[in-house]
Amino acid sequence: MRQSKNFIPTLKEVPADAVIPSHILMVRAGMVRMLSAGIYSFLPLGYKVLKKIIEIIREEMDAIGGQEFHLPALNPKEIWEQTGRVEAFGDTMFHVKNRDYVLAPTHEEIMTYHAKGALKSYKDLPQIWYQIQTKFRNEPRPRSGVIRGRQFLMKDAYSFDSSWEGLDKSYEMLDKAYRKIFDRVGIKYFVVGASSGAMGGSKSEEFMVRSDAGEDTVAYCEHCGYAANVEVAQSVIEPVKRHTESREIYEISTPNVKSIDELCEFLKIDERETAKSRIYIYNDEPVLVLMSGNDEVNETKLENVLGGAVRPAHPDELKEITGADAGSIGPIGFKGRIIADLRLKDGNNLYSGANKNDYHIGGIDLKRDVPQIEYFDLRTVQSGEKCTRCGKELEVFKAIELGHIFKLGTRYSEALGAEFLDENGQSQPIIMGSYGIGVERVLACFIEQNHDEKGILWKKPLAPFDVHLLGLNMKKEVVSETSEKIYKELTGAGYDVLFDDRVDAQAGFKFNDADLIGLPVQVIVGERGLKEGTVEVKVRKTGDRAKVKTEDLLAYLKEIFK
RNA sequence: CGGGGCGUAGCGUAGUCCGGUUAGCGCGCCUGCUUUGGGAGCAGGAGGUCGCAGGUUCAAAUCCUGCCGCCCCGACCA
Repeated sequence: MRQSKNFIPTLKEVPADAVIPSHILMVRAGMVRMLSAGIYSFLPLGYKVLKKIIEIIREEMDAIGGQEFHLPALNPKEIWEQTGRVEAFGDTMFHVKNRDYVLAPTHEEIMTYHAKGALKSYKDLPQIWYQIQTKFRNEPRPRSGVIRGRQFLMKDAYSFDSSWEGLDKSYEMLDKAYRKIFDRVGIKYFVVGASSGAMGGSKSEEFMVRSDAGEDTVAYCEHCGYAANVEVAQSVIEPVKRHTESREIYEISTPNVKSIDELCEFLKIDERETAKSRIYIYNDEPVLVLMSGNDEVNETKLENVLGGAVRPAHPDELKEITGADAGSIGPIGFKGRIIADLRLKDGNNLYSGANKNDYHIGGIDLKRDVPQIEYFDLRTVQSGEKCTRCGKELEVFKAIELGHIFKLGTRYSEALGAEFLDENGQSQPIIMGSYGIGVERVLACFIEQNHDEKGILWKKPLAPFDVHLLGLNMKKEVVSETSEKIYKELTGAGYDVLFDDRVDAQAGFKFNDADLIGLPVQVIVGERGLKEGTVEVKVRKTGDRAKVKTEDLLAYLKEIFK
């Protein structure tokens, strides 16, 4: 493809509203342009890459017997009401104003609608149906370019089985297909077991990519592959010591001491000798949550323990409930439920707030002084703690969710009446699974992982072209003739070539554009080299350059692409 | 939805606090000449409802009010 005749509007300057590398580079390389917050237009270069991702996904889905559909994005609201998801999605769902339609944020309902009455017998099952199509979600805050948009491409797949064992098989097939897809694309990913969340169902796993732009925080063990969202992650952690002798309780005046750090400093004690109290409100009742030292309460874990939503108590509530402000609250004398992190189990000789401003209490023996206390895992895992599986160090970092697979069960088939007749002539709800990949996220994540200060570093599978052919000074006949010849030669040999044949662009301009666009290999044709019958071949990623005789070029490239 | 920032030509911006000629600069664009191995030089040129609406004033990019849009942090999130 000739660059002189094609629309690849590269930018020298960083667009003001882009922050993360993938977003900046996608805009600068002329791949996308923003139309509105969270809504992006794909330009030819960007769309070319997107199509490559789609093709890889399609091949792997087809390889496991998936059948490609194309469902409408415009859906009758009625179907969504039958599963209760108009309410569940709430403001996240786009509603059409002048007719009772919604814009589909996902397609469980519509796929199930089509399965109903069509998959009538156990003999019709299993099936894997999928599509690659636009989803609409009214995200309150789109961000990070294409990573969180209000309109985005999703590969969504649905499995239909007649038994739970069948679902297990389908799920496993999809799991394998996903691994193949991400491997082929060339992304470094890891898999996290996740709670199924609002979609309903049992088992689910997320395919994640490490990135500072991520919206999930995960704990990951490089050594054994343990990975979990911090909301549920666990680690091996030393419990507080139980001293052989319990001291008596005593009150200490601690003027202006609020934080655990200040308390430790004031009393010259270790953080592990303290118990931090936080008050949460659950069902309008206060619950005192006791943590060791500066350990952080994990609100998701707390909610799982209590069985519903919690919120931290407001400052004025604290005073009313405990008689003290934050920083002076403790379990002694607290009337109400007290739960503590497992790390504190049966701890003694502990220091905590006195429920009286500027006072703390020492010598607390939780076993003796707080007999009604309950223990649960409530901590948030921190980097450097030990993996529960292999004992090596865990790392906590941000990650982007690329794909999610889960076992749905019968939630949608029951709600929509999608049933089949089993071997005994009994009507049963179809057992379903649901599997998604964010297509643009694959693109953005790839760039997040593969770029340098000059631009993108494509690998062959996603590269919009294989080779960037640069004719440096196209006004010189030797250069234009040779590069034209090479262009034909490479194209004839099956390479997809982007040919920078622009006549008026300076050499430096072309080099920088080529580095920005980042095709794997650059073939540089200049007067200088041609004098000795060579062109230069530069590998973008390593920066390695080699002078190659024009007649050896094809053989040389073959070697590089091997 | 809460907090913060921003909105001036296709892009990046100065000017706004403290109102006052024709709104300035760089990139890009057009014409001509020169130049061509790391974002060229000279000369000439085009391009602006200063986000929108209202108000204050002799006078508004600048001050006031409302709205809209965009970015960041948080809340939320299949």
